[in-house]
Parts: sequence; structure tokens; C-alpha cells
Amino acid sequence: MPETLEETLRKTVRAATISEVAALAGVSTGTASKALNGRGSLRPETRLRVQQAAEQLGFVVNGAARSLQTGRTYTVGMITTDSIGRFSIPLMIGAEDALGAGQVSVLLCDARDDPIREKYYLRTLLSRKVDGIIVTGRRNQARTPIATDLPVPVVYAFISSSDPRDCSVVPDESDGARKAVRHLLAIGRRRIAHITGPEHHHSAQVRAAAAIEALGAEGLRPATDTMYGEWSEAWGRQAVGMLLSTGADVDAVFCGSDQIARGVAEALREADRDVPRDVALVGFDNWDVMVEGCRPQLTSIDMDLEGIGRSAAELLLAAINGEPVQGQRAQLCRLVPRASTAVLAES
Amino acid sequence: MPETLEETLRKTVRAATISEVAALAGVSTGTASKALNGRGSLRPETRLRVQQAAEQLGFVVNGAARSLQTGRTYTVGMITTDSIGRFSIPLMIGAEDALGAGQVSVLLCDARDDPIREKYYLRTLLSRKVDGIIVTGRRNQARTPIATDLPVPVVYAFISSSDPRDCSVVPDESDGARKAVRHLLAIGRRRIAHITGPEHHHSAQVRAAAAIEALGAEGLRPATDTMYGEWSEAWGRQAVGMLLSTGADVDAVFCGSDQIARGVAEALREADRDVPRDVALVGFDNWDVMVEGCRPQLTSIDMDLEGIGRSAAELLLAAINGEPVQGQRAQLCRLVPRASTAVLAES
DNA sequence: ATGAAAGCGCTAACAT
DNA sequence: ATGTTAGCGCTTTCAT
Repeated sequence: MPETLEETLRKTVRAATISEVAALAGVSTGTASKALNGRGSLRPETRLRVQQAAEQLGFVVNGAARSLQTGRTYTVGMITTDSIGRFSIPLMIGAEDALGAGQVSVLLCDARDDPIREKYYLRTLLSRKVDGIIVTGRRNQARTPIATDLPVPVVYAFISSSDPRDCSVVPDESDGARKAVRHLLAIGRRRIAHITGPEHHHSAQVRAAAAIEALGAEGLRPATDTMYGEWSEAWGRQAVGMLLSTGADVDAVFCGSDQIARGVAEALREADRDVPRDVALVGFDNWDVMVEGCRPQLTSIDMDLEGIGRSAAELLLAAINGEPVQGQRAQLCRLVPRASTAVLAES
Repeated sequence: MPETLEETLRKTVRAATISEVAALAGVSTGTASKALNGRGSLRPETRLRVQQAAEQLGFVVNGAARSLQTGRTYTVGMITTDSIGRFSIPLMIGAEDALGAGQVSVLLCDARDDPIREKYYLRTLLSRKVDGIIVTGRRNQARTPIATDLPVPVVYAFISSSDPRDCSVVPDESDGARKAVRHLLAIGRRRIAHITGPEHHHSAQVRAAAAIEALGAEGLRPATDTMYGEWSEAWGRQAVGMLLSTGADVDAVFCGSDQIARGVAEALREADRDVPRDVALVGFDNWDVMVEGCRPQLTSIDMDLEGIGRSAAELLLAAINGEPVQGQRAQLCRLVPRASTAVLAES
């Protein structure tokens, strides 16, 4: 408390520059630069002396100065079009992971579905001379390209660009739905219903279509028409009510989301239908809290968002290094089996 | 497809510099700089001409060059010590919000509880000459300072630094617990139990102590000893089992987390105990999916993480502008009442 | 193997 | 009101 001012002053201490390091080591700045960056040919002894001087002074290179010289910032921008949410996080983690390994930092921009903010962020990213940009968002309908003729490469992750030449990495949701249905078929279920989100939602449509197709491939039809509703537990419960009241004969339900599935599980439980014995259950998203909180624990489809983020980052790095990839990449899903589809020992 | 190469080349186009703008406008670079930054005294006509030239050339200032000159980057680093998770997100959103308004960008660093990564990130942030750093993390026990004598200010958000002079913004968890208990008292409950996370967890201890104290202030004691367990739904269910089997007389439960509360709600429901009539329920975190998925919807304590992120960012901006604030700030919680504590019309 | 010097793009102090 | 100029800290030829 008494040292407030002094403290403040100490913290304001200026970092050492390369010429100070050079001076201390008794060499020129050029030599110091080479020594610190492992370039050129130097006497090992000199190199060491410079490194020690740098150490001693706590030297950290000034990125701004370096960027000004080299034209590269080793920074990429990440724009999430909708707010940072449940889907953006794993994408960010994956991207951050792949980029961090490449010594690249991430500038985070939350555009909140606001085109104005988006433009603003794009401008600051450009002004910060990022080496590339990753565009992310919740909806995975195609979106209009964030801009054309940018001086840096752009990769879309999770969402895709409506320009097919743009590089996008998306989950193969049809694959996920197929895997869910095939899994249910594999454990012997034949009367499969599909309860999912709003009909106007792209994901709901794609998953439903793929589910029906997968059943068709085995000469089967869904146990009921696709039940469209909301992405909520409440809808899952409600849908079960409808199912039971119509007396539909169903031995499995594939749900469009884990939340729906959880609602379904609860409602079935309360109607004294055993999961998985009477009705097997598969969700979508593999969202930890839902899947683990569910009783029994929920088999689910994992879109591997982290993997998508990682791929996007890798493609971006490739583009930055002069090897751009065009077009859309769909990444396969993974089924994670749990108790809600566990095959029972007894018949 | 046929234009791949040309496309690539166009995208590689170099952005215009201020001297090009100046040349096009027929002025010197100095004048152009003033015109673009609204400094100095210029003929309005000249200013306009420069702005139009900039527009025409799609000029975006080179941040690296500017930073090199001014010493400020308008960038702050955000280090999350544990992985980006449920708690970090709102903090990030809040911080990003407050900073974005101040034209400051956020560099995201996920240190994953790994001291090596943390040091590495700190180094890159310093090399990028960030104007300041926000340190975040899950645990809200005090952590050792990320470093001493940094050339830039640091603010801790959610977690606090063990050095009391460091600036930290944390939730007042005691306040949250008190509010929960007082709310239950206010709706007439007297036999209140507390089910919470692991005893060794700082938050569990703090909340439990405050709850006991709040009861004591009314001359009451908890209906049972504090029930420590895990931060999970399963533990909530299990705890209810224990409660019922011992025949404890309880008319309300304050839970250390929404997940626990949800487990409690489910177990009570299955034991035909009505919530809130027989047992009122309050959670902690106000985590949307838990609180809304719960039947009935869950009254909960909101730590206002976004607000904490925002405050931290504001304090950081203040410190950057030469008005550092020292010490720990505890931010009050908010009770969000829902059906699980709704007072009934009938007696 | 090392040093000298130019210049990346910008701002700001000083001239005019 | 506008132009000139000197760096900010670094990398990178080009000399030596």
C-alpha cells in the first residue's frame, strides 16, 4: 500500500531492445538478430554471448517491429458470427490448438450476428495485418462470404460460405444421422422414430432426410412421420406424450439433439418404459452435461467440432504458406455408444 | 476453378500505404496522417480529399507501423488458465464487450492449467506488446501471480491473485449463498439443508459457511450437516436418497450448483415430493440449460460472470490509461427466482 | 564471422 | 495549413 507509486513505476519499466542486447554482448544489432534467430553464420561463442545478454536483460522481441519488417504477424483473426456459444467454443479450442502449435496467436472477435460489427471487426483485423481469418458461426446453412478480394486467406469453420470456391470445413450431418440409425438397426431395432428441431432448420432437415434414407436402405420406413419441434428438453417430453397417446409402436428414437433426447428419456421413464430395453435412444451433439446427466447415459453423435476447428486452422495455415485449398470439406461424425443403446445380456 | 491462379493473385494484392494515399491526394504523408486521424489543423477540403483517396485505395492503416511509433497496440491478452469452459465464456464475452467498445482487440490464450503453456503465452503476449493482460480461470481460490514486474498491467477475473495488491475481480459467493438462504427464509422455510460439491473445494466451503451464518442470523441451524459430494446431478440424486432414508425433516434445499439442484429435483419428483410445495429448491450458477431443463424451473444464484469480465476489462483499461487500481473487488450476486421457490396461492 | 546501413509504414515535432 | 524529417525496433542485404 505505501509503495503504490513505486510499484507502478516498476511495472512501467520499458522492455529491452535488441540494440541494448547487442551492446551488452559487444556486437552489432545485425549480429544480435542473427544470433537470436539462429540465422547466418556466427561463432558459437558469439551466439551464446548474445543469448546470455538477452536472457540477462529479459529481452523479448518487439513483434510490431518484426512484423513491419517481415510482413507477417503470426496472428490470425477468428470471427464468430453469432455470439460465442456452445458450438463456437470447441471450434475455437480446436483452432487455437492447431495454431498455437504453429506459434500463431488468435484474435477473438464476437460479431453477434450483427453485420455492422462484422464489418468493423474485419477492418480491425485487416489493420492488424492478420495472416488469415477463420469465420465461425452457429448456423450451418451457407452464409454470404464475409468479403471478397481480401488480402489474406479465409477459412469458414462449421458454417460454410455460399461461394463454393471458398474454403469451408463443416460436419457431415448426414453421416451422423446415418450412423445413428445404423447403430439402432444393428442392435435389432426396427420401429424407429425421429424427434428433432424446427422444420425450417437446415440441420433438422438434413438429419431427418439422412435418417429416412438410412432406413430406406434396409427396406424400412420410420415408425412415425418426422416429429419436428424445438431443440429443447420440453419438446422431447411433449413428443413422447404424443407418441404414447397415439399408441405408436416404437422400439427406438433417434433425436435431433441431446437436449431433446434427454427430455425423451425422462418422459419414457415416467411412463414406465425402460431405456434401452423397451426403447433405445440416440442423441446428437454428444454434449457432455446432457449425455452424462441423462438416465441412462445417452448414446450420441459427436460432430467433432474440435476436429473441425483444427482442420480449419490447418487449412488456413496452408493457405498462408501459399498452398490454398478451395471448396467445402465435410468431416465425418462419430457415434459414441452409451447405456441408452446398450445391448442387454438377457433377451 | 479455371481462375484459381488469378484468384490467388488477386487475394495476394498488397494493401495501400499512407504514402500512396498521400500521393493520390496530392499531399505529404504527414498531412495525410493528420487528415486520417483527425489531428492537426487542415483545410476541410484537404481532409476530405485525403479521405476520399484512402477510400478509393481501400486504405487500412498498418497497425504494426503505428504501434512501433506510438508504443500502443490497442490489444490485450486474455489467458484462461484452465481450458476454455463454461465459466470462461461469459467472462470472455463480458471482457470482449467492454474492450471492443474501447476499440481494443483480444488475444486469446488457452493455457490449460499447464504452467509451461502459461509461460509461453505470457512471453508471446509480451512480444506482441499487448497493452495489458486479463487472467481468468475456473478455480476461484487465489492463484500465484502470473508474473511480477511485468511491463504491462494485469487484472485477474473470477480467480484472484494471491498477492493482495494485484487487481482481481471475483464474485462474492458468500453474498450469493446468503441471498439463497434469505430467499428460502422469506418464503417461510425453516428446515433448510445444503447439498454441495467437494469439501476441499473453496467455493463449496465459502458457500456453506455463508449459508450456515445466514441461518444463524435468524437463530436457525441447518436441517442437516452440510452434505459435501460432487458437482454433479448424480450426487444430487444420491443425496436426496440419503436425506429421505434418514427421514430428515426438510422443507427446502439450497444446492451448491444447478447440476446438483437438478439431480435433487429429479429425485424428489420420483419420491413424490412436490417442488416447491413440499421442498423448495435453490441452485447456484444460473446456468441456462440446467435451470430451464429442471422441473420445475430452478431458482438460482447468478454470479454475473459477464459483469465480472466487463469490470475486469474496465479496470484494465483504466490501468492502461495510467489509473491503476489495486486489490480485490468482490462483485455481488443476483438471485433469479423461478418456479422451484414460487410461493403458492393456497396454503 | 561480423558490421554498417537501408528501410518496413507510420506519427509527431519542427519548419515553413 | 502543409511539408520535411527523424525515428520507433527489427531484419536483411551488402561490405568487409
